[in-house]
Amino acid sequence: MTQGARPPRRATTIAEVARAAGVSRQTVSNTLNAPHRVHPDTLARVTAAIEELGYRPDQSARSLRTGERRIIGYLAPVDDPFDPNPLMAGFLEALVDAAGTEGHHVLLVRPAPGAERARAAIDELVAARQVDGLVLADVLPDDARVAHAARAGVPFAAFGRTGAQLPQHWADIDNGAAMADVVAHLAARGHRRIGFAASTADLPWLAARRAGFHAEARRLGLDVVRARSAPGEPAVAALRTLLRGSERPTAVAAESDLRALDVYEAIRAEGLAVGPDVAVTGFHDTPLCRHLHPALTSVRLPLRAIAGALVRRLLAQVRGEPVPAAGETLATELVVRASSA
Amino acid sequence: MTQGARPPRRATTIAEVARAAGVSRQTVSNTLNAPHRVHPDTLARVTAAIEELGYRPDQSARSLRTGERRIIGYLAPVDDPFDPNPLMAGFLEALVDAAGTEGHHVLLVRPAPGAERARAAIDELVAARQVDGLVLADVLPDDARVAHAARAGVPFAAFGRTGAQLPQHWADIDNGAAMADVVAHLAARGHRRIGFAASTADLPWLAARRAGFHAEARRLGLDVVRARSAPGEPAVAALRTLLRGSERPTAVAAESDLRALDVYEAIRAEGLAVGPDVAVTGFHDTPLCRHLHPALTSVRLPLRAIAGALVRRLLAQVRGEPVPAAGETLATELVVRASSA
DNA sequence: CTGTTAGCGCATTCAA
DNA sequence: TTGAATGCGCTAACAG
Repeated sequence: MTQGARPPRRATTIAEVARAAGVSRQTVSNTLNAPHRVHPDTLARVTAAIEELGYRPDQSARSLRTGERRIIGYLAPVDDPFDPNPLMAGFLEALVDAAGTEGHHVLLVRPAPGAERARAAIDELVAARQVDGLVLADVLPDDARVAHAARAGVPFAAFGRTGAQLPQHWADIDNGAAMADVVAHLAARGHRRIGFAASTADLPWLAARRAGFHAEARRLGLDVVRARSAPGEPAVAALRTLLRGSERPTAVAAESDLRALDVYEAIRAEGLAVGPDVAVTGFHDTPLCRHLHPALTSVRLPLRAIAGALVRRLLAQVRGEPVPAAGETLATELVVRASSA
Repeated sequence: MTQGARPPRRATTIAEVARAAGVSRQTVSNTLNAPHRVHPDTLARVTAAIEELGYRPDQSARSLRTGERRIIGYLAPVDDPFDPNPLMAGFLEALVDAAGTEGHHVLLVRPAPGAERARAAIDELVAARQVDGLVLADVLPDDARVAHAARAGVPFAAFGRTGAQLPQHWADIDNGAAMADVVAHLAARGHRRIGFAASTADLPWLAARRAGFHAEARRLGLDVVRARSAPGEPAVAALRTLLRGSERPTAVAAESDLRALDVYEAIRAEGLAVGPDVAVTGFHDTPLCRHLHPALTSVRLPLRAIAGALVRRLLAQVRGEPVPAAGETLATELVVRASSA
């Protein structure tokens, strides 16, 4: 048993509305795009007809005429499925909402891996005029996507800092300051010897967190206990070594929530209690934090504010409005839970 | 210091390509849309010109002419940020890839909460002709979105089963069979007394998992240990009660990976070891599973296959091709890890 | 096999 | 304030 598609009900056009309201097509157009130029009575009549017929301008026709697509392209980073970017889901939601507020939709683009494919994807979008601009996430200082978007003349805004020589259409958090908040929080709780659970990944945001951690610890005169992990040693084993030393830290800050899982495990394996014996903090404030036992203190990212800033900057460019030449840094929030209370 | 938008480089049009190649616009169009109708020599010349000028058809113009938008709308479920749908991110990636294979992009739509708003969002998309069809996720048997999409005549495909009285354009996993796999796996490992960690949420997929669990346990003659949790009692407390009983289960299946975290905690709190003392399994195979200690056995969903099936069914409708009237059920895969090995 | 004509639905001229 | 004409870029029909 099969069934074909339903007959595509022809949608109402501006002409039908005009006829129904007894006006010209132009007046209908004005009713929608320049209501102040229409006589109140006419306006009411036309509005009623629009409502009645469920008329909405065909976005393709409108785009063809105006050049506005009312769509923002989101160039998604290609995630490692084993260590997904925890921002992806939450940031996307925030982005969709922020765009929606401005009457725009979000189009998802996921180029195949490689800078070349990313460039091709951008060229496709631009040449086919499918989007008004781009939002880029996980931007590196020397990002091929940013360079190419700038060269191609596509308006864009980036989550993450671009290099000094590139256009400064970005918004980001201050990773160093966020980590300093964590250290200050631990110091205020009386911790004097603290450790840091980091990966070896060479990413700018992780480097900034490490730097912020060490700078603030130094400023506050705290002892930083360093893990001496053998090359290739599993993360948990290295952390256990850290905890077994004669100068065991009373708190460990992790560079991410997922890494905090390793810290939890190491602490338990050493027969200690997370919280009372060793405080732990994470980064990202993923939903996981609330589900852990004890619940994990973490750094919450202002995803809605970031998305809002990016959309604002992007659309300002699209509309030819002046855009601040410098990037924008937004404040994080430390969410204290039982793991460090 | 401010800077305006870059001058929007006028994109190449079909006329420019035609002039460059010394042919008519129509021949350029044919080169792209019906190459077999063009003489090989001409084809080569036109293709070269297209390449040279970086020409891509303006999608708005093409859409206006053909009615094809080459965009699929994804009506995202509105997630509870505290308990996010773990499918969201992974499924979206799979959907974008599947759509891309068919030359389509994915447009994200996130209506405000409430059936009324979802209906309005669908009407907007349809009236503005922004998408060729819809993919709906987290579909309930009696889903307002499905009913409305069907009524509005928009082609759609749903991740999740629709009610029998609704059009059967869906793909889904067999939650009951997946859970039966889990039980069979535990039985094969020698477990004879098993428990189930469930929420009280009344969602069809969860109900199916519960039913599958009990049916298979009965079939294999296993003892099912039920938790007798007081109303309002925290999940972990209830699980500890379960583990403290005289007939302690040697394995506990959780309805989701996040819930397995509670099981882990309860087992540890009772001084037992996850794995050796009590085996644990999850559901969804989120990235979390690999990061837990011990790593969590879980049910992997065939997200790419589901996305592929949905896109195929959706585009078949769009193109007026026959579509199987029944839904499609895809097989899950049990990923065995240390928590139950 | 290739060129010409026409019109998709809209917003922006210009004219009344 | 309203109406009539024009063309955005493309492809489907038809003509050559």
